[in-house]
Amino acid sequence: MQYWLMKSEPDDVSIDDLAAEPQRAFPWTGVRNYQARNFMRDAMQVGDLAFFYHAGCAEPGIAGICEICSESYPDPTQFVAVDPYFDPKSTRENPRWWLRDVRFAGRGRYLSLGALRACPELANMRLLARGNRLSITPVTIGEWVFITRLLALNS
DNA sequence: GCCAACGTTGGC
DNA sequence: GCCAACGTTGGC
Repeated sequence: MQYWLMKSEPDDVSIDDLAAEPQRAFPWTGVRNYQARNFMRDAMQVGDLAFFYHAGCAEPGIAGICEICSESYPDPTQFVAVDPYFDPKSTRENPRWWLRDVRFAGRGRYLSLGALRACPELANMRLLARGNRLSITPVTIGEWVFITRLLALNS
């Protein structure tokens, strides 16, 4: 069991979208970074939990929790010529980009980036590291427990 | 919209 | 394998 943090732009997919259809598996499309891809393709396991982070919005922060609910498979958007995530160098025989499905797993208080930065317990969190842009990052068990308490969730 | 930081590309 | 140029991320 491992823990993760996954960034999404809420204008694209938000925690509200997941919560509205809690049984639905949402494919995590659009990751075009090799490190993040490797986390999804190789490191994640079905049943892992992730903080669902809202990025690129007025108040970025942790909005809830989702569960990894599929094995990895090729991101279909890489093959679609009109898709913004189209990758002409990828082929169906040898896909570059892999993803997993996630589904809603809970939510609590909204924890803004500022609130997270204010916690000395999270000083070493990957999300908060200077210059971090990675859209998927591992979360330590200590960080997970601390933050879920802040969310006022049991998980 | 700005810009710092980072990742990728491609010439050499 | 180096590195300059370029593109992207994402907070502000």
